[in-house]
Amino acid sequence: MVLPVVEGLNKMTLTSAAVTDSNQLFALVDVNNFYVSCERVFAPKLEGVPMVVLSNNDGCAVARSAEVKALGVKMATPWFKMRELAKEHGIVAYSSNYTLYGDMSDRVVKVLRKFTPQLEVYSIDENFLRIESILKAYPDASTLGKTMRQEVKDATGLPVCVGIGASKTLAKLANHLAKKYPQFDGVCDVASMPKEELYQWMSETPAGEVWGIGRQLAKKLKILSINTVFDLLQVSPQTMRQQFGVVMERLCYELRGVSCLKLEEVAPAKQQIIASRSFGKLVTGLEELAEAVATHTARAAEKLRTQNSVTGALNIFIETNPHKQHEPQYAQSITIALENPSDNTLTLTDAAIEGLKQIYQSGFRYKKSGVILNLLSDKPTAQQSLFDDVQTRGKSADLMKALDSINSRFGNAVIRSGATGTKQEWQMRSGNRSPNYTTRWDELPVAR
DNA sequence: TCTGGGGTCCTAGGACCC
DNA sequence: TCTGGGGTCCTAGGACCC
Repeated sequence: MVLPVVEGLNKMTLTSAAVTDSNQLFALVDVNNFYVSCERVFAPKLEGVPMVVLSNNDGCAVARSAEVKALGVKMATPWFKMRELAKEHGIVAYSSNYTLYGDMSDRVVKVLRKFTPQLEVYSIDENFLRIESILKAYPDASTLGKTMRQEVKDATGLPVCVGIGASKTLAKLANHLAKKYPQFDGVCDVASMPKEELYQWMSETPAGEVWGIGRQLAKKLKILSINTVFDLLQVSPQTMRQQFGVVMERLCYELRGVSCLKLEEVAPAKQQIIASRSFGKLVTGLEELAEAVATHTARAAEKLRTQNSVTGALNIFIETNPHKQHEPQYAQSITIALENPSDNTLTLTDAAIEGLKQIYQSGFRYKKSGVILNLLSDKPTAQQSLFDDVQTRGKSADLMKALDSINSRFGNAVIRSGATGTKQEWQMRSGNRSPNYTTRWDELPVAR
């Protein structure tokens, strides 16, 4: 099967039409080997020493220094599997210290916010910035990038790379190039790079490196002979939508410099809180599981209260070790709805234990347990009053139009049946009968 | 009573990210 | 013997309702 290529869409037409037509400019600032770099700030003697930071229970490597990456150690490699290699090369292992990393992350954000308030904290070690409005103070975007790099280094001791592009996806790609190829010296701006050069880099970069293309999609793309980013750039987004859905279409537009993903300056309210852990050794008894579930619930409830929210339903899950396929496998979860939304540890724990009893089976050796809280998000008052109007006055065209516009502003809202609010809110109001939950992502910017 | 179409509800599961 | 812990979004398909 071969994908049809859009009529006349080749390197030449792309040059003239697609890649630049946007006045938006994104920078992605990403700390190199974040956890490792944090540890090194406080133990400079570790500089140049091959090292990893380990997950909970010291199970597997969640961060690797450049030296360890060079030895071919992959992300999430279990420590026991690299013992030999570690001995051979003197790899040092640290247990993770998330409090420290969170604090260092905040410091980086603080430095970057001085450049612009248009900043999105994307993850603990990555920040997106909109930079087109602050460019005029610098000779070019790369200089701005270098300045950011230097200031973060001076203020925190952490090394960062900066990727710049006309969309978030391009900024991500640029960041990847900045990290991988030393000649960029930590800053890569694909927006002002000559097209021919960009296409050259793209044709040397596997499609699987693109943000949003994971292992499965990369495999499927390969079947269609789409191997590199440049290959992906040449198929039409519409065709890709038919085959892979709206997410892939968006991604294709993003690669062409048509920005579909906005900067999220304020983090949207969380929809769920998860607290889970693997056991250090396998457990069999209900009492032991109950103890763990109670601990998870307490932790989750604590997180819940720090964000001033309540939960209407909680999900409890337990599972055996999927890595031991020769052992009997069991994985089960259950959702318990609360009569009243709550943030009370005792109430939640009672419900969680109740759920656990329902799913527990003796005779298995359990590896992991956890609790997921479904949250009720903040409700925009505009939505509420419109909802009330629809209830009393019916679904007039005007009201529905207003609802539509509100919904497009608040993203995850619901518009069917005159109901508004998030799925969870609706479930609370109406006892688990929810209207169809629609998002507004169908509306894509049209390529100009 | 029969037939039927469209919309809604709900869950599971897959895919991705760090 | 020893294999992380968070999150999000999207889709499909069947039950159900009018």
